[in-house]
Amino acid sequence: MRVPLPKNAGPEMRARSDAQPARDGHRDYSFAMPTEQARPATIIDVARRAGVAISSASAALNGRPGVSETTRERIRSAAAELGYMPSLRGRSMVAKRTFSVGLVVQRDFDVIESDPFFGAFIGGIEETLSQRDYALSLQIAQDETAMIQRHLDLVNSQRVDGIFLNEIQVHDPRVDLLLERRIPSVGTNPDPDFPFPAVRQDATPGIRQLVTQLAQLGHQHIAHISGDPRFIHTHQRIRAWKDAMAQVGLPANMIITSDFTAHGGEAATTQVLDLTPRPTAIFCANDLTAIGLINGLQAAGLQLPNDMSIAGFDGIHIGSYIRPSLTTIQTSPRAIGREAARLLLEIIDGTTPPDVAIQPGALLNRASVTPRRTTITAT
Amino acid sequence: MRVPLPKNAGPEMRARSDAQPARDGHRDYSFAMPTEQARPATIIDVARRAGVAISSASAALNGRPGVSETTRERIRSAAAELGYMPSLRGRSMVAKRTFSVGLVVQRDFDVIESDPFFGAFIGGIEETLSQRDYALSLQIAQDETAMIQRHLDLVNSQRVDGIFLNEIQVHDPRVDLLLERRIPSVGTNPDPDFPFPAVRQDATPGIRQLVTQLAQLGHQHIAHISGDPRFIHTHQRIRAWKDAMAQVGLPANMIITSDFTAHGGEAATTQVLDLTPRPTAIFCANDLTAIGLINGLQAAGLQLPNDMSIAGFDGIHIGSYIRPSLTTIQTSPRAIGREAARLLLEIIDGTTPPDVAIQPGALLNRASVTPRRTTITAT
DNA sequence: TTGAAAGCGCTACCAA
DNA sequence: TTGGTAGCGCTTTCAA
Repeated sequence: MRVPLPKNAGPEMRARSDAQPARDGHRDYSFAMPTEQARPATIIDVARRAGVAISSASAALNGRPGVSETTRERIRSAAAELGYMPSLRGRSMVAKRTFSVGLVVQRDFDVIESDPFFGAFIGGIEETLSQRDYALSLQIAQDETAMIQRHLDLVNSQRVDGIFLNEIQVHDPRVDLLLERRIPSVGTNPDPDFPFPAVRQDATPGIRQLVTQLAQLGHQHIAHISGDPRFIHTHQRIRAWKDAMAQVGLPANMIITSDFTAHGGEAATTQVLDLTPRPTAIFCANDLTAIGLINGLQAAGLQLPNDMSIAGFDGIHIGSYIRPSLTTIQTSPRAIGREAARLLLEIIDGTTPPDVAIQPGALLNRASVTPRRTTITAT
Repeated sequence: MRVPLPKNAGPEMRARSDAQPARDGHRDYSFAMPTEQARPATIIDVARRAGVAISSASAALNGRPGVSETTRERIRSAAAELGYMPSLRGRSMVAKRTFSVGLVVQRDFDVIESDPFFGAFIGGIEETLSQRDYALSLQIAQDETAMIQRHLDLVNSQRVDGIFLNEIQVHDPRVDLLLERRIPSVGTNPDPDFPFPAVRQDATPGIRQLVTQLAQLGHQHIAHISGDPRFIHTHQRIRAWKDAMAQVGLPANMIITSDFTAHGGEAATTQVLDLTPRPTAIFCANDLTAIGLINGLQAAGLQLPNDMSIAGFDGIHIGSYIRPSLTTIQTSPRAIGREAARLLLEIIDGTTPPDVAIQPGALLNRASVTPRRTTITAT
């Protein structure tokens, strides 16, 4: 896989980096310091240059009272000349904060590419954090064991001041851990009894809108392809679908379990075609599932949307580029991320902010949903 | 947008967080400490509990010599009983490291969702970092100004030990900055004269493969829709395309500038249709562009792939779910991320590792490329 | 208004 | 083999 280029290959071909033993989380710093960096100016340098005490420099630069305006100005210019900026390490030490928050995404490295929620959610988080000089520490875990371990490490080593709980599971082991350690945390779309502040975007209205419309279009057999039952939001969407079906007087008895991936949606094709009576419309738990299913159905020879109406959930960009373009429910991952970060920072600041509800996602009509074909009706 | 839920809304409705003034990067810590957390055990607690000196505890836990096996064991169990784990803050202070590395992605918050490189690249980075107790500090900048600022902040506040330079620009202002400050950095697919160690995946072989095949299929008018000219990899792909065209004896004179987005690809439709002679095949700078173009062409009434062959670059997952499924060149963002992180950690450790070349991406044939239609030939 | 000094948690050095 | 201590960069407290 890797082919070292000749370029820098010199006699210093490093010995296999055995400078870092440690199996138990402890490290050895006996190795040489990192490549000679230009030593950044410290507050001591500033104080010396301005001819004042360190404490005065600190007070002056932080806008604290107790420094005359003239000395403050002298200190300021000394700092400017030295290009001084306080070291986060020093601040962290005394503030007992790291000024960063953590997000652990549990996803297979190979699947993460195609996950659109991810990017927008993080974008929203950053939107808030960047205004507060906080940084996001992002971790990716392959499986559940690794995910718990990453949270443990995050908490134990005090690497972050707070944690985002996304894609919450039915009995989420992270919650107890964070609760017990009293780690500031915020959840997205959790159950009602969630112990931390949370940001929610209700799936119910959008799904009701969709199901109502499908019923109005003449569909009577509407199936649901659900997501991984491990997650809370899987059940939230199932429930919303069932409620909506009941509301329009249709039986909600056709449900197929999948896993939120395009591959899973494609794999569900056979089960969909085996359903009796064959549904004329399918509500998929997310857009990727819908995209996979559309592919599978087309490969099986169905003409979409005429032979079957398909709807997704999420409103990812790519949905408008497939054929038929995907009818879906538009969610707001960016807004969720933005608000979640805002709440988390408030919790870190010691307050207990109220939950936030994001405007529910609305139905986004495109081409994959059409009236039920009357020809098929005559079964 | 946000509707506070009644749930926790109590009298403590926080005053608008004015505890954090600061315009100039300095902070005020006079506010109350974060919500009472269970104070984590420190090494002092461990030493006291084991009845030894702090230095002995440190030596014992870090596997340093100079501690008898019995006391080492006593210290170990004391640490275990207390659930002790060294604080990253303390370690950072003395090690002069933060044990995290930085990546700043410049992307509009709204566009980031659909960027597939992003996720896989980060997945690869994490793959390496997680083995070394390093964390990734991810930042997102909306525009170039913000991106430079984030790098400056990262460097000045010493928030990270090293930085990834991705999507390198033609005259990338970050390079000088990082070079001057001697910040450990690693680049992905930079120019040959790039001053830091780099990971490269050559685009040339895949593009040559594609162009050769197109020529063999009878295509004589092959256009290229390029990416944002600001980026190095845009020019790398243009050059590879030109070289490949020359090699098969075709003129490389039809090039349309776009921006790597699906929207941009769609917008390029008119220009493509206006080209004379009309090309029978298009090589797009990336898959998203190709997907957008395919949509635009279909909307304009073309039958794909018969009326025009389209190829992309990247090999994103979703390419197999559009119609016609996308012929592309499969790149390896995850491997690039993995190797880039490996290099970066080596640089941080003080070595100067040789560049790494990833196996070039190969042509991935799907349905969007077909032989030139002879009917169209007779123009 | 200014300055000296303690202390955050840890590692490293040196003396006992 | 042990323990005491300096010091990383910063904020904060207390005296001058």
